[in-house]
Amino acid sequence: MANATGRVGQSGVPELAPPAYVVLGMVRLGARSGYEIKQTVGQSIRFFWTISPVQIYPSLVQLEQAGLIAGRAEPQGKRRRRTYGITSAGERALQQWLRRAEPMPFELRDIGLVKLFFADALDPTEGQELLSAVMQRSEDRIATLRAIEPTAAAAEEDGNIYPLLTLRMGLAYHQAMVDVCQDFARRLNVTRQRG
Amino acid sequence: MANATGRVGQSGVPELAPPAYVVLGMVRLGARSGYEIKQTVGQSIRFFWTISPVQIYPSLVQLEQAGLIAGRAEPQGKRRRRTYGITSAGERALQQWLRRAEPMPFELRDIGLVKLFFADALDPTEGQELLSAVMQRSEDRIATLRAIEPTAAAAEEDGNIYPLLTLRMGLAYHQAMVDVCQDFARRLNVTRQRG
DNA sequence: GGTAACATGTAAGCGGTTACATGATTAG
DNA sequence: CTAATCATGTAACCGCTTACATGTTACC
Repeated sequence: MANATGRVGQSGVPELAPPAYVVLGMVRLGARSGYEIKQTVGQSIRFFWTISPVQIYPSLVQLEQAGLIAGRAEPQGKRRRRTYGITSAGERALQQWLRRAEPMPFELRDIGLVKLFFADALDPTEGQELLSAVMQRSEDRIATLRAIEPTAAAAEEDGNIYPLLTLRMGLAYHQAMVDVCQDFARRLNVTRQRG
Repeated sequence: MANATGRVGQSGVPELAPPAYVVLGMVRLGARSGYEIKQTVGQSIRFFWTISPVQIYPSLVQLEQAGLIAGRAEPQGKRRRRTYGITSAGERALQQWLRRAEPMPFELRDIGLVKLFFADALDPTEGQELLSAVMQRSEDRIATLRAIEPTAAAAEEDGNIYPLLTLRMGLAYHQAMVDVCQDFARRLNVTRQRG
């Protein structure tokens, strides 16, 4: 609500919506154009935050107008292209946002878990198939995350240690899911043998 | 897209949107009125799926028209109230949905992880504060989940074993987050002492 | 010479949330 | 007698996604 409405906070820093801060943060990490931001997001935060080109380009305009990033036309041949760098005001604005004590809700929207929650409506065998599907899903995600691990490790070499942390969190999350699934499947089998 | 548009699938079962199936599943688990569904959701799947009264009541109407639930007026005094029970057609429709092999995307939207991802923009101390905040958040969530564990355990006694599974997944998820945070914090301290 | 990738947008629609509205009943 | 809970909705809004549009450059 108090977002990107042209309002200005008490410190003189314009209030921006999360997408704008994401773009700002990505520019700081070295993503130069809107396109590069899109690519970088796809290799990093897309597992806990999504943003599409439709949000990126207006955000870049807004951030430049606010003086938080500085852009210049840098066409490659006849292909238009605008590149950006963060300003010192932008650094400060990003830091302020990061420091801001505000609720940080994690909103999970997982139809797989919903189905699993209702799985007692199925035959035991079918329930276990659903369990396998959910487990497989996490295993796939782990593979995807492992594939981008080198990128995060490279960022760490450059002094950005937190991208690797959030990646590890993703891995831990899905590993935990797999573990719980396996444990549950094992117990199901034991029960079946006894009963 | 192929959702609640009045269209009918090849098996004669009307295609419903996820919210309707959630309502259907909750009725099956014994939530009788729209209000009870809301309560039950708040005690169970709300950690990976949300649904508001605004979605629940129209879904109930739709499900009853489709013959998947049967409702009857059951006012308490002068307070109007409509209660529902699942029909055999409803059972079949729910099972079909659960069996349906369709993509099950887990969409996570976590501004906390986004902030943590960008935390290299902060001083080391401030970064660690952010880390603490994210960790605290998961610890709080663990406490909340523990509080509803008895409910899920009771459901298990009644033959519904999957609610407890999804609850354990939530616990495992957040415990994994806490573990990764603690490990990272420990390593940060080691680095600081050395450097 | 065609396909994939680079690069930046517009327009429409949808699912979902927020705010609001209404009224009855129970507990303190 | 007041607040919380029970119970069911309507109306407006909004962030985001999807589909579409457009042109360039690199690669096979």
